[in-house]
Amino acid sequence: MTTTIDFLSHLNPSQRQAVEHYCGPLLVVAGAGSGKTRALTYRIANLILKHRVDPENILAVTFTNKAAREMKERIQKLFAEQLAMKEHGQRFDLLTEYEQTKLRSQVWRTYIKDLWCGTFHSLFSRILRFDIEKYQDEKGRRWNRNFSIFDESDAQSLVKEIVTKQLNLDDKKFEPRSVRYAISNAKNQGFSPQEFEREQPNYRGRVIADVYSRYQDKLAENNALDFDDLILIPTKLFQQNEQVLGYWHRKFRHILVDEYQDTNRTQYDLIRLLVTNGEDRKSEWEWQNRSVFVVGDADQSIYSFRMADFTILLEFQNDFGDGLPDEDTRTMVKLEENYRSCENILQAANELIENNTQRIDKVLKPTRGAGEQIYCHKADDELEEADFVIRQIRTLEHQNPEVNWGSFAILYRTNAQSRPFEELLVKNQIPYTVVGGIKFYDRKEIKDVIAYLRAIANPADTVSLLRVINTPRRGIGKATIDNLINAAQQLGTTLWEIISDETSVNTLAGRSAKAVNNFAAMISNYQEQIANLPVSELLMGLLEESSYVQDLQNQGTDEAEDRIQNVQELYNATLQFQEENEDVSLTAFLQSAALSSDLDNLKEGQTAVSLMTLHASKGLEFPVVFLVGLEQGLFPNYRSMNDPAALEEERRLCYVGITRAQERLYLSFARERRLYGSREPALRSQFLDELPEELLTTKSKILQVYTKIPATSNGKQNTTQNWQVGDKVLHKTFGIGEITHVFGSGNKISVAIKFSSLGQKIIDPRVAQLQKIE
DNA sequence: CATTTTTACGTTTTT
DNA sequence: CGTAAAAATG
Repeated sequence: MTTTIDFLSHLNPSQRQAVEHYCGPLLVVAGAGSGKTRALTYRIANLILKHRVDPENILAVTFTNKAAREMKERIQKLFAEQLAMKEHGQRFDLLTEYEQTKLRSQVWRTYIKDLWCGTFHSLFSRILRFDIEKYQDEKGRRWNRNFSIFDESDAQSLVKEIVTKQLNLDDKKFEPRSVRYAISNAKNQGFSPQEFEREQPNYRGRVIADVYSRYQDKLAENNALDFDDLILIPTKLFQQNEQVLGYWHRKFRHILVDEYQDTNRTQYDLIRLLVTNGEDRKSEWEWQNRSVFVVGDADQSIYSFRMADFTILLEFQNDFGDGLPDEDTRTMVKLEENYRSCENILQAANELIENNTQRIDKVLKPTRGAGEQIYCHKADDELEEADFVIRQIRTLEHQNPEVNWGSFAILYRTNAQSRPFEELLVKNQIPYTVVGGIKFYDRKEIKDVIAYLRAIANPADTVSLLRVINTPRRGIGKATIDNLINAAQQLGTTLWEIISDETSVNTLAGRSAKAVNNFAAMISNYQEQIANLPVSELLMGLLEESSYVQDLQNQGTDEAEDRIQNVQELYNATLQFQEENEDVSLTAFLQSAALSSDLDNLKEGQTAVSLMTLHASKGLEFPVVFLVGLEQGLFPNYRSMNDPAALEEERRLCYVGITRAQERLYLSFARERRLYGSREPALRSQFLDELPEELLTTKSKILQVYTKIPATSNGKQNTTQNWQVGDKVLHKTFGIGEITHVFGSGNKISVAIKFSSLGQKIIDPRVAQLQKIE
């Protein structure tokens, strides 16, 4: 294949530097809309094409499964285009459909299939399928490769059981939710129960450490892991077993991490171990044919509640890089040109985020026209707010042929805010999708069916077994189940060992013995067939034999009808899974089910209005964005208002929301909002007051013709002007100030200006109306 | 034992 | 207000 790769010509100099990076560490500071996904995909393609890196030696970590899938698709497309030119001398889209399909599958086999691309959770649970049997924790707990992945509600039930049943503690004082949260945080920082106790040497700390330890016992008994273990256990395994670490270290010569600002301590440890092979001395690190390439933006760090720590990103230069100042470093690139949003939107975002103290100075530089003003709406209450938004949507859609329902997004702080919008959208017959909220795999019927599959794949999974042993009703009551559990405990075996033994059941289960034996026979029958039956057929047989669907049909309610539909969809999901994946084993399916999120199902090019939380909107973009519920206490959330660091995170969240918008941005707040039934007065969010006033409009002259704004030609009048340290300048909003620093030059210039009233600000002189004064 | 009625309790954000 | 767990009833 040729080494001249024409796709490099589509990049700006910084992007190009990132894409062409080969060995060693590189931090890419990528502002919103600066083309970081492009940089990532092109770099992977470049590694393979130009540097002849074998795809199986590349590890690419993304934040969601959807991002992983998209990345693979984009790389596949790049290769397909290259190959089309080379083998057919023609552009890919001019080939016949047959040739396209053939080429696509060829590309998939040679380049994409062996690439390790996914979330931390999916990648490392895959690694655990290989190596978990070599692991033993500090208390000697062990797991095998068929481990179940417990979701948040499974985890919380375990904690609740320990707190109330085992330790007889007051679950008001030790709320399962907050205890579980503390345990999760401990795991995300790499603490074992003992280490946690050392960190918090008080009564509460001791109790939680005890619960944590018992919780691990329970997980091990069930041969199960929670989300956090999927990261923590590989880390501990790598630390205790250098052969295992060595193997993966040699395999993953090129590591890429997207959204690096949202990694936590354990994830960082994992990356560091893989890169350095556990060698602490920097001088010993071997960078030949090896790289670590991370992309992130501290201003978009919004997951600290999940123990994400953006100082990890800020520290990259010292950890892996050359640690040199920005001007001299060879291990950092900043992508600041924004290709997404109009200038007004960017300026608002820039000014908002400058209220934060903890950040890398970085300004989003516009490449597009000024665009419309930002419209701020003051609503009477949440119903009127929704009414305003839907009216705008209808009008804009009506007036502009190039706009479809998919051009709009409604973003809010909490999931609960979606309701009034949904109701009005339904009333207006506007198609919409709510991203997040109740996840598909969280529905009762889906959890039931998945529990059947988990019990089959992992007989030790007592939690799943108990969930389905009497679902649908088989006349196996609480008393018999307690009997069986007791026996298992006495003998120190799993519940399954008892249930699957006919003689034991006959003595223990009394009248229900027959039902239990039938149930056990069904499960063990499928266990034997795991290897022969595809997941879809196994599921089909199971649904039939357990009469799960039959039972729903007998209920005859609308709700039951819905559930049957969902079960049908799960069956479709197994079919799709089998088509798309190499490994189609039951455990692989269960893994993907456990780790899939609702976000992953958001389809591109969908012609429906999108509703989602600000968190869910990260990485997406829309021509028109409505950012709603901008009220003190809601956004910023009241829990964050007394904590400066938390408040800064809320501000970053707002920044993320603003930077989703391409052409138009609407902000709104309500004077009064329903909270738990009662009406509460509300105040406008402080974030609104942090935005530049001249960019906002509150008049309703907004319903003008909506047109795409063309990109500006390179540079504006101010570009050529020479700015020097010491210059006195007049800024349209900030008043008189003095230039203290000049960064970059030409069309990458930005200046720091000290204003007497407002302190120091970094400004792009091409964006701001800046005048030199004598 | 299973269904219905009552009560309490809650909202950040999610892999 | 709406949901989910707890309690009460047939």
